[in-house]
Amino acid sequence: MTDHVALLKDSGLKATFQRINILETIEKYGHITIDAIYEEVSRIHASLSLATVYKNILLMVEKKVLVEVPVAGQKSKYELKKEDHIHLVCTECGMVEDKPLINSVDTLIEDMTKEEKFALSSEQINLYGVCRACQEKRDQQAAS
Amino acid sequence: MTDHVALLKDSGLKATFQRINILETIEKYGHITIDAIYEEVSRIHASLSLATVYKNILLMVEKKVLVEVPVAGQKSKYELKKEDHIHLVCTECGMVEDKPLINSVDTLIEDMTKEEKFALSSEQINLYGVCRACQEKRDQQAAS
DNA sequence: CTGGTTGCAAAATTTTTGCACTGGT
DNA sequence: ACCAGTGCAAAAATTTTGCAACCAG
Repeated sequence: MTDHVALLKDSGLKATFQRINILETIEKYGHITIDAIYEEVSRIHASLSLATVYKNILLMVEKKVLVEVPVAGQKSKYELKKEDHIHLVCTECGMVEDKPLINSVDTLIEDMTKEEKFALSSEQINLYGVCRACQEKRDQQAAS
Repeated sequence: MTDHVALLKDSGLKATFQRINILETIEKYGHITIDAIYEEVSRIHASLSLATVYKNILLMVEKKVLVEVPVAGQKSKYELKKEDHIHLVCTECGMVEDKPLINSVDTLIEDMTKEEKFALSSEQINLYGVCRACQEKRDQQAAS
């Protein structure tokens, strides 16, 4: 049993041919849009429906198997869930590359500009969580 | 002449009633989606066209007056261009809040979890720039 | 004046939905 | 065999486009 099959089963999802191939394609490319997944998987499974890809991506994001990577000026891409890392986004070709978060965020950003492998122009940092107001709303509901 | 009029003119754009009101709405809300801008500005200018909002947002992003803030699980929001900062995104209500980048990124993330005002669940860091391959492509074209 | 901008309507694109059929477990 | 999952086609939602009328500079 492959990793992907196990991953799906652990998340309470059936290991269908479509899902396994969607996961393999995402792993192969690292970050990929929904329509690109459709094109790629269609090659080996011509009857695949785009609606199936949509439904599965949504579901797998919900189940935390996948993570949506929203990118300014591009359609969202999807990646397998993994440890925290940084995305380098090329504003010319659209490429997204992972950069492991070995040291601190700040160190990485500095390194980036020094090494000059990547001509940095801007950064976007999003922290996701539950805001104070929504936490209080939760507590009230729990108490009632 | 208001700030917004100056901002538009400096960017080579005509200061139309529509554009000024779009900018005012964005400033008022901080971060807002295109359809929400349309709703808001329509109140004082009923004949506004949604297409005009789309065209202007696109144009103003291109002219670097606005910045697109892509958010996982939501439609992109737009903000006025300003100094670097972090976005706190509430996964319950969708709210986006700015957090100034006074110290380091790492310090801020730590503070966030300690203060517990915001229940952090995940982070997304995108660095935008030009990748090595695209830089070389540029250099070649410059040389020829 | 006049070229950039708007509003409208239509087109294109993207995403969602309902439902009969299929396939994993 | 059961029910989650698929594929299809249609609907809904979102974004883009072309063009005549308009208005800021």
